[in-house]
Amino acid sequence: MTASDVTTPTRREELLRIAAGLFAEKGFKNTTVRDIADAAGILSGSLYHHFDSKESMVDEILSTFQEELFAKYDEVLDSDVDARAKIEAAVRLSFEAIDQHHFEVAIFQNEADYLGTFDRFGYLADRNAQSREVWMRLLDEGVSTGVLRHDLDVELVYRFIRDTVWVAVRWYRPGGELSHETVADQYLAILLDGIAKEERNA
Amino acid sequence: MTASDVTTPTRREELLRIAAGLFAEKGFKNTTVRDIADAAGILSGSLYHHFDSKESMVDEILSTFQEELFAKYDEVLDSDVDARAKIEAAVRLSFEAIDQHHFEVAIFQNEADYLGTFDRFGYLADRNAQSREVWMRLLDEGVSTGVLRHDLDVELVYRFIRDTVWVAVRWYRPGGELSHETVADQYLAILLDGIAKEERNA
DNA sequence: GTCTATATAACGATAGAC
DNA sequence: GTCTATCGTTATATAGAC
Repeated sequence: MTASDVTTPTRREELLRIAAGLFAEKGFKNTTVRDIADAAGILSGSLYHHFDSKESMVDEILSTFQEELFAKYDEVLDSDVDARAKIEAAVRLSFEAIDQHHFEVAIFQNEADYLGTFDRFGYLADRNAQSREVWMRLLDEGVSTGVLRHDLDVELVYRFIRDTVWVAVRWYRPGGELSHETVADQYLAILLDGIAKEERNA
Repeated sequence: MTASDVTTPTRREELLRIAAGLFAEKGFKNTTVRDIADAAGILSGSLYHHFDSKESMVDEILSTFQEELFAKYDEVLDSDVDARAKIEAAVRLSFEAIDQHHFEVAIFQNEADYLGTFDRFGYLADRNAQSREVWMRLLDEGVSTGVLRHDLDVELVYRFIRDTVWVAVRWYRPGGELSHETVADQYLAILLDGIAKEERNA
């Protein structure tokens, strides 16, 4: 990797970025190779000089992103802080990803179920299982060390966290009024302490 | 409406149900009229005796469902209980809809953005605005009557509630181990009181 | 790296017989 | 209410020239 890899994207990377934007906005099935070519200012046939197929494009977009994301989760897991701090870090990390890899998160959220039915996208299910492992470990550690309530179904808590964090990609807009840090702060306030005013009667 | 309307669905209703299941499972764009016809045991051309187009099918599925759903929200709004009880009722109502109108909720969740770009589906955006009105009124009432915290961004609280409730359609399975009441209980426990053990330092 | 031109398949939808 | 037959369009993808 040279300096130009960071500053000047290759034509391949440019095209992938254009495709990612369209996949995120209109959906994979709903985006034609002609749409991508039009947006890139070339003809549809020319795309096949760079990629095998439309599937190859979304494959490269998603696999690259997931590799990067899970490396960061592993850092959180290995960090030397208590369970609550790790949970906060994992949540903040996710909202940061929604900000900085908006297209990729949107595509994953909207298309993972459909794409997962094909063999070549089997890694999506693997990554899903891996993500569940990360969160369940964090939550179990939180309950056993006494920083989290013990009267909740941990599996359901995991699903609620996962869903609420990632589905924010539907309305969060990078560069908009709300920063991803603000959203993470508010979400953690709700998740950890609730919205009710009364002290809980546990 | 006669008794047979309840016990024996018309052929039209049968076909709509089959289409709804496919739209929910594979997506609207990804479901072909041939898929629907195959599942119904007829040929694709025969479908056009019952419906104008594929769009008409999903239109009828969604508009019928939304009409029913919003009538129930209005009942909650008009009920004579405090804000917290109304919020709980609205949440329970939503999980009940995920249980009893699973296909319709799934289609709405997955396809509303795309379908909303067409004129004939303009009512989807209207219903979305209407839903926001319902929730914002409930949350504002909760804050002003002192049953909810006042240090949170109400708009964000609304988004988190909306997202987390409806996105559960992705994993909730009617007739499975978890009842929709159980899911609602757990979700309300998290939403209202949080998952942390410590008393909040507000 | 892009263009011209086109193969090939799948799609939504229609017309008229039964 | 369904079938037979098919139209017109759009989609992904390919081959070879430039």
